[in-house]
Amino acid sequence: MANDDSRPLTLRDVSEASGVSEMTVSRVLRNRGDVSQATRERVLEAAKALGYVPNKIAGALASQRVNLVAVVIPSLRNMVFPEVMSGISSVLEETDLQPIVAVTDYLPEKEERVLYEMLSWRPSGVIIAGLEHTDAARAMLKASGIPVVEIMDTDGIPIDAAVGISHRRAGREMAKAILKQGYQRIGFMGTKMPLDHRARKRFEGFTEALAKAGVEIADQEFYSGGSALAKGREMTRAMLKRDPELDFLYYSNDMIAAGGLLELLEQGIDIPGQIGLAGFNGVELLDGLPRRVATMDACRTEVGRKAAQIIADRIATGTVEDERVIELTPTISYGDTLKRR
Amino acid sequence: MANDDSRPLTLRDVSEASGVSEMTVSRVLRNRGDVSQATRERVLEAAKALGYVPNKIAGALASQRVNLVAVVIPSLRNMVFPEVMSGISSVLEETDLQPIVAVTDYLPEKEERVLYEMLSWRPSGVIIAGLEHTDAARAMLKASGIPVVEIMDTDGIPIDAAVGISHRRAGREMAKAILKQGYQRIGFMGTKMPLDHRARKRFEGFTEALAKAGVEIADQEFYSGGSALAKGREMTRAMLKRDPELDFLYYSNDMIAAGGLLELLEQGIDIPGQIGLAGFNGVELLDGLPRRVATMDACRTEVGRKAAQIIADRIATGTVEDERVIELTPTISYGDTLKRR
DNA sequence: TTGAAAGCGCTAACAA
DNA sequence: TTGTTAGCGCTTTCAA
Repeated sequence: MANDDSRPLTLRDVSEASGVSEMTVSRVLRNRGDVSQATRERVLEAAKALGYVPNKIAGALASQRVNLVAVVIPSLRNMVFPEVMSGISSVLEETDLQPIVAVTDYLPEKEERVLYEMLSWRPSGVIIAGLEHTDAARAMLKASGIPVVEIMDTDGIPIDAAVGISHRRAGREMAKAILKQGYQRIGFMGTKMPLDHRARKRFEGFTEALAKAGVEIADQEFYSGGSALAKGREMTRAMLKRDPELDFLYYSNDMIAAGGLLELLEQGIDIPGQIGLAGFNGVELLDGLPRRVATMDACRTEVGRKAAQIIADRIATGTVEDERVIELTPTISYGDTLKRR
Repeated sequence: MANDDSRPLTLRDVSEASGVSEMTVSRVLRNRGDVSQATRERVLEAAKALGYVPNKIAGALASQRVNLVAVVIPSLRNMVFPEVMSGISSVLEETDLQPIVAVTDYLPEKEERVLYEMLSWRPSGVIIAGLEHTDAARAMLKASGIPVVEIMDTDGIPIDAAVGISHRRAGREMAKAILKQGYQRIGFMGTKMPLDHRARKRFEGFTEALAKAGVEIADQEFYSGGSALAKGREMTRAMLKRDPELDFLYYSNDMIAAGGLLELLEQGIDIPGQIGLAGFNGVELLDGLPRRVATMDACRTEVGRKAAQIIADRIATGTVEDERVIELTPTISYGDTLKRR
């Protein structure tokens, strides 16, 4: 199986073992060009017997084509991103493209660094979360000459193309829905991260729509770190203690909303009569809770799918699509916690 | 910024722009060898002005070294794996190695396929979940000649090295702890996946330890798909209906255990007096629940860290460590749901 | 401290 | 249908 000196096997080894030229071996292994059935079988047999694994490094250099799509996201621990990845993978699996993931931890400098690393592998396309990047990162992406799809957000100008939702609009819509149900004294809880632009935009849209109706956030609190569920409980308890008159709580994500729900239920508070609740994301988790929390779907899998499709199409056709920005429309699930009292 | 024909920039472009040989430019960009301060600055300036991004494909081919570590895991949607990734990243970030992830969806054939893809990039090491692989996959890994660390499980013979816990032992320990607290009529709920070998081994260890004490599982149920939390609720409700005399419920993961907890609380059942509960994994999520569910930590971050450390050390020193198998010892958290009644 | 030459393992392009 | 030649963009090695 192994060769004498344990040097990795090359095309040449297969060529010698099968008595066929390197070029023909290469053709067989890539299913390219016309190769006779007999030759093909001889080559395949030899390759398998030797345990040959092609060297894509060399192949990519020679062909000037790399079947990799770089995916740059803030984190894997927020379930949102694995779901986006699912969408991306499901589309790319139909092609010969492969996603490679890098994580930025919500740090712009780290984003710049990992982007540089990824681009130095000369991928065929980039899918990157958000519209906010350092100047250097934007410059790199522009100069790369490959398709770049910014995902999850459409509030801004994309470098090349974008797929996502408008978080500002999402915040506004939720505010309108809450007001429409008659809630008036509204508290907000969310992550502290100043670099989570999408959460920030939702918050901005939310307060903006409230302001338009003459309503102001009654109380707000931000957290960082720890178990989101536990934080949701804690913050909710603290906020209700500060202001027992609150009649609605809006959370920047479903996990802390779930924590808030458990806290309110434990306190025996009437939901949604006395207090209403809403989160954001539409996570599957919520299905198992005692009440279905009101939320808004961020269309995560769909975003991944559409982004991957753009890249795949561009590479396949060599042309650029008309619509550079695809804004998906999230819908509100009212669940059991956002209802006329 | 961009060059005439939008061909990607090469070392040669930087060489011409700075008036220094390609070789010296290369040295500067890699911080290698002795280069005068003046030359270094000229080169760096030219590279930055042009927006040059090195081509790792060419670099890797020339140097025969690829700073990639392939990580092959079943899924990203099970929070266990992102946590393992965190451990891996935290160690590799201290080196010049970079993880690249591939997902198998618990399918052996897909594992084989993605492994082949990864190995064709000639990574410097492989971290792969589990000890069960197809023959072809094992052969590839053996023939690759690079360090291979199998993670999450130590019940079996590794190809090269392994870091994880013994799931059989984990199952046994939990069974012993439950029996010791006086519980006797025990139900089990878990995933249906026949390919989740670790869950299977825990179950086997669990029933084995019960048998030794003359106890048999009173009821069991397996699920697949859907929200784990919701499934936990449903299965728990169904099982209690079938056998209201059950005094303990053991779940194969914390998510369904949490669902079970919520169901029991809603039914007003005394926990742990009437019924005790335990899950597996020690997920952060549990912190926010009304009761802390008994569980067992799978040492996920630590597993990732240790595995990455093995790879990094092998590459740095060129030697192989003595201990090929590192078995970590999970500890039981009794929480509020596993206590003498 | 710098440069020139020779390849890394493969594939594009052309020839037979 | 198969083979030959000439690189891909870098780094290694050796010479200056």
